[in-house]
Amino acid sequence: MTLDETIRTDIEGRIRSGEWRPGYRIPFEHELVSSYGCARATVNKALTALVAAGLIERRRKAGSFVAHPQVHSAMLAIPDIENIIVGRGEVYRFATANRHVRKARENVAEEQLLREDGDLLAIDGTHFADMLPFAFEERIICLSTVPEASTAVFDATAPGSWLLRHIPWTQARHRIRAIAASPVVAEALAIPVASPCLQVERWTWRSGDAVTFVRQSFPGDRYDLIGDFEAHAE
Amino acid sequence: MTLDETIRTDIEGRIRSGEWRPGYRIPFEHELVSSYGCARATVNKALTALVAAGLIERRRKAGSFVAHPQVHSAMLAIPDIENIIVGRGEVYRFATANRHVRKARENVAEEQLLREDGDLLAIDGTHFADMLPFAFEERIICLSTVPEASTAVFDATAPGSWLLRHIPWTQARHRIRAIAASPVVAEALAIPVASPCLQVERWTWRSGDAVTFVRQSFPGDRYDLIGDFEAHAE
DNA sequence: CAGTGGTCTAGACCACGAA
DNA sequence: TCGTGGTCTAGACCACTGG
Repeated sequence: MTLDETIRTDIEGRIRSGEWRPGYRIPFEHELVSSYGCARATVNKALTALVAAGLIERRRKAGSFVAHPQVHSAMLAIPDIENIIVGRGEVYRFATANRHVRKARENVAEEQLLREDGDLLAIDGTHFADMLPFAFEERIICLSTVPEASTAVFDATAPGSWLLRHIPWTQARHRIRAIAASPVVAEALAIPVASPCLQVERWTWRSGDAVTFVRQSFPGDRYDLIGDFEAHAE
Repeated sequence: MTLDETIRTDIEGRIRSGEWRPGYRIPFEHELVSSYGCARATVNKALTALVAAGLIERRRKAGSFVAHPQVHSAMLAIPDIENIIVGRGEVYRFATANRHVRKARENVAEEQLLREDGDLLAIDGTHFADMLPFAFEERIICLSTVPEASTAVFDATAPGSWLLRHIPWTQARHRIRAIAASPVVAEALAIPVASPCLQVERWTWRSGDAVTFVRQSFPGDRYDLIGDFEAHAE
């Protein structure tokens, strides 16, 4: 372990153990320099990392203080569905149910968010894990940003995996909520109408240009989002 | 803007614009040093930040390369419910429905995760926003870790807010899924039985000691988790 | 084996802000 | 005012690893 990591984990340990409570003023940089016998840059690197982790706050002239955790900030991994299924050791398949080109519908808020005037490629389909429906997906792709998509064949590879390889996204917005399965979703997932489903919506941009919008519905009992987190102030 | 931030955003801009595609080898440190006329430590700081952001990968001898985005890593803020409601400008209230002390039940996986032999304080209650049920919460608090909780009064302040102030958590695990409202949940939230609900479960520890477990159920149409993200490889 | 990145040092100047 | 953190420099040594 490097020296700055040692300093960082030493201080982190004292904070996480409760020895240094929120509000406590940790030693000044020059004090840590003399106690560790190292350069100030090394101490500074460790403390800067603790700021990024939300564990401390620093004020000129006043010193560095253990932060007051306020908000639970959670790092949620939302991987590609194909990766989830293959990672479980199951057989993955995507089946396209519907595919056509159209314009954005004016009264649909989800599509307005993309602020896109050009043609959209709309694709509905189902992700299967070991022949069992895993998720139903409704997607639109902005052909003005991704013209190659109009000729791509989404057979073995789902549109999401294809897009990820062809034009990696740079900005995205997610919305997660619980819905009652509509007749379309229920039929695709082979579950009763109105069953609870976890719905993940994702808008994706590449340097400001809209790339795609997707709404994925998972049977409520077949998929959980799980995340392990550490304290992160504000 | 500082010099290292300038370098960082310059490079980030070229990556996000697509000028430097995944796999592209960005200039060596010594090349950036001469083009920006600065010290290597400054260039190194900028590039290290880009690694942390998942935008580049670095290999000794080979150089630094634009990363291939693979996983959607999403920073999801899960704030205290009271903060959500007050932040919306609505009136917050917590009503305790049930409160008693007991031991962990052997056949309940959620409680086993806490690995706790001592007494547990079990509290059920409802969060209200402007007199409307906003979330139903079932919580257990480990009295061996938080003995003060046994005498605390959760009237105006919910147990969650109280805990956050008294023993900030350091580790947590979340599970998010969709469920059908059970009769108990449905009655507390004043919604029909079997309505879809977003359920957030959270286990909380403080330096290895179990603090609390809570299961919060939100009416599916009344609460969304929303997050804005940027590309983050692996 | 040569060049890259990873880390560290011993200085320096400056801006901020608490006293 | 003046001590703190924020940033930067011009070196240095070393570990890793690709050619």
